[in-house]
Amino acid sequence: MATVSRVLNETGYVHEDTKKSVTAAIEKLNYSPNEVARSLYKRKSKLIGLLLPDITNPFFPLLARGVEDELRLHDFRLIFGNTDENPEKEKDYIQTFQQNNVIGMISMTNQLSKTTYQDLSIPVVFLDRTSSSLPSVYADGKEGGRIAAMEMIQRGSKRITLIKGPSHIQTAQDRFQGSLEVLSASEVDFYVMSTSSFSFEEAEKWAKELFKKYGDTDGVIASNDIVATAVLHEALRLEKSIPHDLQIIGFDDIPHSSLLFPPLSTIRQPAYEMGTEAAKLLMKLMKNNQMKEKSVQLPVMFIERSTTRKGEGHV
Amino acid sequence: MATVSRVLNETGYVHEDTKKSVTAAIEKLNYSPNEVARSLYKRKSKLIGLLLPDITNPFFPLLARGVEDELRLHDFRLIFGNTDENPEKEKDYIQTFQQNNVIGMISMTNQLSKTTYQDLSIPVVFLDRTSSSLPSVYADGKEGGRIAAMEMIQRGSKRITLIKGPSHIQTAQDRFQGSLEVLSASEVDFYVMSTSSFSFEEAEKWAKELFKKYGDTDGVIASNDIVATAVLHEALRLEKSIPHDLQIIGFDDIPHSSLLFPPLSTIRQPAYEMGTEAAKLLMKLMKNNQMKEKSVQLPVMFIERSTTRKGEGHV
DNA sequence: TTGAAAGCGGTACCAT
DNA sequence: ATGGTACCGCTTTCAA
Repeated sequence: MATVSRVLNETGYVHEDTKKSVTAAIEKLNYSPNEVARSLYKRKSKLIGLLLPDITNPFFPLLARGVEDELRLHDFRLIFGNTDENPEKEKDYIQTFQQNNVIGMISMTNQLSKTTYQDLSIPVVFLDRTSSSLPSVYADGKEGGRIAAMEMIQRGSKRITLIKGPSHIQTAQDRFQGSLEVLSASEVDFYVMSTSSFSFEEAEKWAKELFKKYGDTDGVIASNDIVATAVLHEALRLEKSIPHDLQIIGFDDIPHSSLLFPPLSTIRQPAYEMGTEAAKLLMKLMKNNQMKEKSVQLPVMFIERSTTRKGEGHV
Repeated sequence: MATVSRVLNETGYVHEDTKKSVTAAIEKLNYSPNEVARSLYKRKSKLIGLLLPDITNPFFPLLARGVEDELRLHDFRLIFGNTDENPEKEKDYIQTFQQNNVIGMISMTNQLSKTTYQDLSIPVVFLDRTSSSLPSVYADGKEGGRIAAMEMIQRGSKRITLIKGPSHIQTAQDRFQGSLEVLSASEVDFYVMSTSSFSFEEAEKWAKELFKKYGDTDGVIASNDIVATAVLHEALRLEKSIPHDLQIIGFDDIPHSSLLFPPLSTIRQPAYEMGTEAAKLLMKLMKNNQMKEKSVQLPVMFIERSTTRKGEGHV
């Protein structure tokens, strides 16, 4: 038994012949080692916990896929849970993850008492969430906001509406700040509309309200692609010509956005890559827990599609 | 230790007083049992394997969510993997699932050698996949096909195009057969277009080809919502008036469909419910493996949105 | 009613 | 180079 273990793990001395016979036996019996027993003895498994708000929200599947693909390369497996931004669920999952000896976690939850994660003995990487003190992977939302505003201005909008996302979502605030910075320094008029969620239904109401209050706006910077979609809907319903009368820029570049008609111009977050980066960072942390806590920020980019006009000579 | 186990599992005799003190200690130490050790001893965990082709495909998240929510109620956790319809990945995942003592599996993979699942010692339920012999949960695709054709005819299309999905996807064939049945028995002209995948890019090509070959078609029954979206795009590009010149009906009712403009009429599969049903069926099988293998078929329904005309007096 | 002990399937140490 | 053995943390049986 000990010998089998040695050949399996390629550790210690094993005579070439016995090794062969063991390998043959393994083959014949179609044997594969019990990970649970391993995990029990070693006090760590090949399992990693993945927490996300809601897999049904189109922004998350790509992130999750990135995480999975990268971890799979190194034989890790994922246990996952939807938290619905509910701290109870979150704690609950974290607990069962630990009970199952996960050796690391990737969390995409937004608002959490640090305490929940503080006294964990395993490394955690936060995804799509800015944090100075904890390891995290996120896109440069502020720069994204700047780009959106610059593109909008450059492409000729003069009366811009800036939709400010939920205040408890840090990434939404970053985008907002970035856009605000550029808009403030520019010569255009602009109007800020505060919203409190990313849901499509809510967004539809705000969109109606927006055009009622500020009917001559000729450019909308939405807080994300779902909100942008709602704005686009309402604009189409009002028979505005897009992008002639009104330009719209979204945020995220969820798969849905390119399927709209007209296809949505947006600021892309490299979601898949964010997932793979989070996985890589986590694996580094697992190898070297002393590593000074490092975050990785990924660049965003403007995706020109059909809700913006052709630029008037790019910079 | 044995006593602790007894109070934890509420099994065997424990004096009321000791029980109290144990509970108190558990509370104080913030103790929670090691699931791995349990799993090793009992040879079964609280883990369930979930296999799906690609979480990035908008049809699957809702299914997965249904599965998770239902299983969570009974304290099961999910290990999941994307298979990309790749038999190697699939086998690989199944193996590691077993190594981790999962007590059941839910698989949404389409084409698989039964052999892969045949000699598994744990129950498996197939989701979104018709099977007479294995436990499975699926929507009534054939009826869906019939409904789509009936609605299309009833709402006045005379020259209908029926898009036939990939031949290796059973559910796609069911839909096709259903529509074909109704169309054949009707007085309308129709044209069948065979396609070999569900990808949007491919679908865009077919859509172009479709209108080139059969430009005066006034109704398209697409093989799913993604394909319908591509058709809609092309129609809009050709400046057809929807639904006046052309009606379109999709399949699935993925979240994206209601966000299109005009919103897509489609045949809804109750994805979330399919997920919960699969979970329920699996739990039944886990309790009673002798249960004669049972499948559950869920009804589909027509979702009237804006790519179909108002009915001319409903039946 | 409680605790001692064996065993789940591996790994790692130690003696041979 | 190999096998015996203790141990990982829990559950279950058995004896006290």
